Amino acid sequence: MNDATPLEQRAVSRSAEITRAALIKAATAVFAEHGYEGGSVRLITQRALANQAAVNYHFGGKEGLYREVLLVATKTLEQNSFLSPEEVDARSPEEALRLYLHQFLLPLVKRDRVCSYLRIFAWESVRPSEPFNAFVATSPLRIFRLAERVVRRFLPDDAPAETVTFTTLWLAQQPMFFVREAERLARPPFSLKFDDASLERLVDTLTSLSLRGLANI
Amino acid sequence: MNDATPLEQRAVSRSAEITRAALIKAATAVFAEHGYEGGSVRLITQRALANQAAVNYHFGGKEGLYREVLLVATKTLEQNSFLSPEEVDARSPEEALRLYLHQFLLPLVKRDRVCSYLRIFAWESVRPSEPFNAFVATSPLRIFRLAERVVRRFLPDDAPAETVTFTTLWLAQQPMFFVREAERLARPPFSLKFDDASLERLVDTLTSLSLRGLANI
DNA sequence: TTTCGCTTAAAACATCCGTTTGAATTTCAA
DNA sequence: TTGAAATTCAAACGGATGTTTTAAGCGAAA
Repeated sequence: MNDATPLEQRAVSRSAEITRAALIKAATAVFAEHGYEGGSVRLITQRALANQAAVNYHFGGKEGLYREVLLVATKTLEQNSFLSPEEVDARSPEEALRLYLHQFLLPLVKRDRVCSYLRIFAWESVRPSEPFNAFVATSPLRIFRLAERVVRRFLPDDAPAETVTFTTLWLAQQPMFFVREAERLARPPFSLKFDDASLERLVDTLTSLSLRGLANI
Repeated sequence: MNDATPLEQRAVSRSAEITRAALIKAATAVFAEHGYEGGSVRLITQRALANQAAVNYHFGGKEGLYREVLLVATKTLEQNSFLSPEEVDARSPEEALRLYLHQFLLPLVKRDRVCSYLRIFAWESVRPSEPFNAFVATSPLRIFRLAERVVRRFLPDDAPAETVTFTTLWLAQQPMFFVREAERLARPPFSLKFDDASLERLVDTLTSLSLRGLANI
């Protein structure tokens, strides 16, 4: 196994890298669709045009492959984010809030890998898998860190920690809901299809609601 | 099979009813814990102290049993609700909003069957199962109907349908998030344990946020 | 009491799962 | 070119799943 002997220099052939990459790509799609437990190695290797044993050979097993997917997912999400923690503090609270919502609602129209990554996290929010728990135990997810940063721009400095936590969670899950439920919302009775224009309207609505609430609509 | 011959009068012994009820009760717990696909017939029958074949005999299979659970769940949720659509219109918008949030955050402290039912719906919100889709295709879930009713108390009558939908979804999923994530939120780094007092504070916070938004905290 | 249909029971069925095996193949440095 | 390591492959393993089968147990009517 590759992972078991990282100390000595190993010759990694070109085709091996291709197989690894194909497995990760296929695993991302499969885990996004079926979750960790529901995503089978057979389906992954089938889509990657690879042998079943390749998962064990390259990643030490299904769990190792999933860890790799999570690693790529978080890294990509961090890089593709145009909203950094510093950016939050540099802008006005209103702008920061709007940018935050726009950032995490973007997958609604950009149906690419980023959407798959968020779908994996959506699965984990319902039934956290053991690999995922170990993964996020080290550092909290970016979306929560950013949400807390935005929230702190609004709350007074002496706000109770519990209030900060409630409010952060409240804000963090607002865009996650729409991304996770995108497929269901596209069907009746909601029938919400998102394009650039309707995304802007959704960002407007959520920004207004988060900012001034229902009473001031 | 019972379900296959509903027309003619059937003699149903006492133990048969007991087995049926035990299966539904056990299935509710198992499906709430593992979801539809992940909940196994063996585990259900084991907890119900019944034979595996009983599921096929009484319900025609796993899917039939799940349909029965969904039926009981929705009925119970309708009955145990102290907030009816008429109640929403009878109260002030602010009161209606607060009652709505309180209603659907109640499972945080009342860890009974109702909580299991909401957990099942939480599973379905990530990966809707075929039986569930067929089930809700007839009528939208109560929580959405109530949320829309509350939202309409705030929005002007000539508000665009899309805005109403956005706002309804925004409101509906706020309590669902906390109920679904209760177990995770109880662990670090959040460590939120809910009792009657903290539930009241959460209701207060969410009501305030939904009503007046972040800017007026 | 006998009989018949409803109900339960244990076992086996076919299929899927993640993983392991051991040989065949490919790769690359010597 | 050679040989050892890296990689792939088909097959099988042990276990879990939903379902079916076959037989036995049971209650009430004849």
